[in-house]
Amino acid sequence: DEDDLTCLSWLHQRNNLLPLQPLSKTAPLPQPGSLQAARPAGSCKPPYSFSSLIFMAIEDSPEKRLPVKGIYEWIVKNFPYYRTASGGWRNSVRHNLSLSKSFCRIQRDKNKSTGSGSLWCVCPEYRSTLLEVLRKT
DNA sequence: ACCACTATAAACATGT
DNA sequence: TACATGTTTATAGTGG
Repeated sequence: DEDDLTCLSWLHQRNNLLPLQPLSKTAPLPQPGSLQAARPAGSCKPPYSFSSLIFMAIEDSPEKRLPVKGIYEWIVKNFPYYRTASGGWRNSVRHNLSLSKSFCRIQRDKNKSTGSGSLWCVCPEYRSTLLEVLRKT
């Protein structure tokens, strides 16, 4: 569907822009003469919910499905904040996958035997909702 | 005040 | 056995 292509390219644009704009939440004022005016890119938590992060990860995958490990890797790669963040967020990702109606688990086929766990995908009936949430973020 | 959503932690089970 | 993956319950914050 061409709708898919539109959404994907749109996602990639966001991915390129957002890590550079942490969205001043606590608004740390750059003190004149302060040595800490500029913070590292990954020091601020991204404004996306775990649902959105998972959604983006899956949408960005070629086959629209990822194992848990793949979701971890996408998040770390696109949002360096999670590279150094303590591991609790992985728990939250799994928690969200299990609890959210937006995602569904599918058994891994006879593909590669190296498969660890299942693959996760976006339930089609919730895809538009997730897109809408993302658009407003 | 209530409710939906979110984040976080943790107990627990199951699989590799 | 250790670790990854899932499921579930509990608790707290936020915002409509």
